[in-house]
Parts: sequence; C-alpha cells; structure tokens
Amino acid sequence: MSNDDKSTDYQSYLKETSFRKEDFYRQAFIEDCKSTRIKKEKVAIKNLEKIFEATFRICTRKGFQGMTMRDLSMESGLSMGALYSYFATKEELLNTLERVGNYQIGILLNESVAKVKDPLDKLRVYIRTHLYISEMLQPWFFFSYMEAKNLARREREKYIQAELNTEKAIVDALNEGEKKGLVRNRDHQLAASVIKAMIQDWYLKRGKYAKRGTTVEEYAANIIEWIESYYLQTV
Amino acid sequence: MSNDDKSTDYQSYLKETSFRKEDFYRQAFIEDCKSTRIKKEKVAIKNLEKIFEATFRICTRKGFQGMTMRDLSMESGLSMGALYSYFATKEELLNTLERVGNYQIGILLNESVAKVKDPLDKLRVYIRTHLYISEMLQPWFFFSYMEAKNLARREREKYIQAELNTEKAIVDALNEGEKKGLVRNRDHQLAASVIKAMIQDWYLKRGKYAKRGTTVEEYAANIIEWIESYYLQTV
DNA sequence: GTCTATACACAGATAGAC
DNA sequence: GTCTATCTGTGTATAGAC
Repeated sequence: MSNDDKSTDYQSYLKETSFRKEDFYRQAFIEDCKSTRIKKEKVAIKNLEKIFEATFRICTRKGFQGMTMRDLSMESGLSMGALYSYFATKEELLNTLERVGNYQIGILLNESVAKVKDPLDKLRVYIRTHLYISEMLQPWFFFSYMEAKNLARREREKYIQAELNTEKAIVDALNEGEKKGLVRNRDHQLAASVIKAMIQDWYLKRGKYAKRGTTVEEYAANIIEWIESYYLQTV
Repeated sequence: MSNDDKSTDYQSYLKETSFRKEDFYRQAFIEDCKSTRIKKEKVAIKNLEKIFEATFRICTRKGFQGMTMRDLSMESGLSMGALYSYFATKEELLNTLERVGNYQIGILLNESVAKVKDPLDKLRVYIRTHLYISEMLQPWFFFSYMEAKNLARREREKYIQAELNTEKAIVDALNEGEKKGLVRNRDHQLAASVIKAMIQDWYLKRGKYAKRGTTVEEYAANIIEWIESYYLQTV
C-alpha cells in the first residue's frame, strides 16, 4: 500500500486546474450562438450562465421533460423571446448542455493523468480527479446521467462512449498493473464497472453524503481503500 | 472465507419464491380500482399488465414526463377512455407503480433473510436476493429509480425511506459481524452506501451487462468478493 | 438583444354511445 | 368495460415593437 495519501485535496485541485466555469459558457456560445443574432460574447456568457444554472435547478426537481420553457423563463429571469435567441429549440438546449459538458470534462480528465507513470498511482489520481471534477460540476453530472436517455441518437451514443472511455482508462491501468505484477489477476472489466458505479454514486446521491458530512476527500480515500483491498491482498 | 458459494442460483430462486408477477397487478387492482367502474379482477389484471408493461417500455426510452397518454394508449392497445377507467390521472399511475412495487419488494426482501442467523451469511443472502429480485423486476427497479424525483412529496419520502432501509439492513449485519469479531472495524455506513451503489448498477446498466454476457450469479459473487476483500482481510 | 403578445399544436382529461 | 369524439388548458415557438 503506498503512502501517497497526502495527495492533492479538493481545494488545491480547484486552485490548480485551468478550468473556469466561464469556459463552459464560452464553449456553448462558440458552438451554438454563432448562427444566432447574439454577437457579444460577454452578454452571451452572462445569460448562458443564467440559463444553464436555472435548467439544473429545475431539472433536479422535475427532469428536463417536466421543465417547461415558461418555467425556465421565470427561473432564469429571461423572457421567452430571449431564451429562443440563444437556442432554436428546447431540445437543442439539452444537446448543447450534454455536448459541451462532455467536451470540457474530457479535457480535464486527460490532463490530470498525463504525467503519472506508475499504473497504480495513475488509477488513484484518475479516481480522485474524477471525483473532484464531478464535485466541481455536480449539477451537470447529475443532469447528464439522468437525461442521457432523452438525447437524440447521435448525442446519446457520444454519452455512452464517454462512459466507456472512463471504464477503459480504469481497465488499462489495471492491466498494466497486473503485467508489472503490482495487482492481482481479476476480472478487470467487471471491476472497472464497479469502480465506475462507486464514482457515480457520489454525484447521484450528493445530498445524502452532504447530510452525513462525508467530504469528497474521504469518499475518494474510501474508494481507493476498497480497490486496494480487492487488488493488493495477498492470495 | 465461507464455502457457501454453491448457494441458490437465480432459476432456483424464481422457483422457490412465492412471488408471481400477477401479484403485482392484483395489488394495484386492490389499491386503485376499488373506487372505479372496473369490478372484475380478472379483466383488471389482464389490462393492468398491458398498461404497466407498456409504461416501462415507453419510459425506458423517454421517461414518464415524456410519455403521453396517447403513447400509452397506442403501446398498451387500450383506448384513452379505458386507461382513464383504471387511473384517475397520469400522476396516479406513477404513484401506484411506485407504491405497489415498494410494497411487494419489501415483503420479498424480508422473507429472504428471516431464517439466516450468521451475520456474514445474512449479508451474502441479502445481497444475492436483492440482485435476484431486481433481475426479476428489472423494468420496475429502473423506472422507480429514474422517476423517483417526479413523485409527490409523500410518495417520494417513502421511496427514500425504502432506500435507507436497504442501507440499514447492510449496516446492521456489518455491526453484528464486527461485534462477533467476524469482520474488520470500518465505516459501515459508508461501506453500505457503496455496496448499495454496486447493487443498483446492476439494474441501472442492465443492457451493458447483458451485452457482456455477465450473469446475475456472477455479478452477485463478484460483489461478495469485493466485500470479503474489504472486510475479511487481516490488518 | 430583449421584451410582450400571440399563434397553433398537442397534452391531459371527459362525455356519452355501444 | 371499452370505445370514439371532443373539450380545454398548457406547451413550444414566433412576430414584431422597442
């Protein structure tokens, strides 16, 4: 068992990451608003923030299909007309949210493990980073998971692909670890599914963990303990 | 590590359990249709089956809010009028589905562990049974999880309570096991959350596991292996 | 760029014949 | 008990003033 448990805490991660929430809205502006009448990036970012935050608040309670554009207008403080100058249809709002989120998160995950060499450390860093990112963007993660089935075919496939990429990253680290004799021979594919489920539970049941006072660092350490018990135990 | 791994497989469980799918529809009839014009139980059960199965099929794709009563009419083969003679409102259909499911599953879970004494065996049986029940009623489990947020306050609280009961059953078994010196001292509450997440992943990602050819017995054995690694390892 | 007012389709729900 | 036809409210989306 390694002693790297003094590794980055959540606050440090927030300071170190290049990501700013603004990037999220800027990306949405670039992808979606170029063809609309909205031209000023600054204005767009301010309003996209209002729209996205309102969408998350409403959909947490009643889901995307249950949210009406009137709801969104009220909650965001923008008129119906203004909303439709940012998104051609309600469905496009959904697609943009999923697409931009997946894009941003893909960047963040890749940059996190790039420099780590040891496969076991790589796995630890990957899990911790994944949890930190999901903590930072919890509303998006929850929304994305719950609404994935409502996406159009093409976007839904991208979502599933992103899920599988996460699993693959874990499987690869485990395979490499086994080859180097660092971990036991197990069904890595199945293990990766289980590990992914543990990670997802953090953002799917955020309220429960908050109520109990569990911190994201504790949760990360706990998952890693599970994995070490499962993989480092002598036979 | 115990040697009870020759325990009940899924097919045996199906044969042994007292539960029949008909019970589900009968319960719904008793609770919901007494005040309607529908009087013949046999007719009611036949149609409630059509309605429930159609609801699951549609909602897996687009969620309850995205399902229209016309969709449901088409898919179930009943007319709009007929549907409304079984349920006063669309919302009542949702509430009935959740309520009846929770009720039936509560019965099944309780009867499964009643006779087991050893706390570790109790935990193993509980997990295996939970997975078998969720396999038997997968569409319901998926639906229930995804639509819980759309429930009215009262029903939603019951759902959350049922979730917590599952966790409590696991925590109790672990506490008892620790008292008897059978398992390590760990954060049992947090462990129970993680174990629950593993169980839920089975019915939330049913398609993925089917594609990979993972059986429910394999999945159960795997979860139990994780738990034994985490709890039985010598310090 | 943002608003108000409005078009128009479609949703949930019911009446009443059979 | 089940159907078809229909009512009425609400949802998405747009037009056009400012």
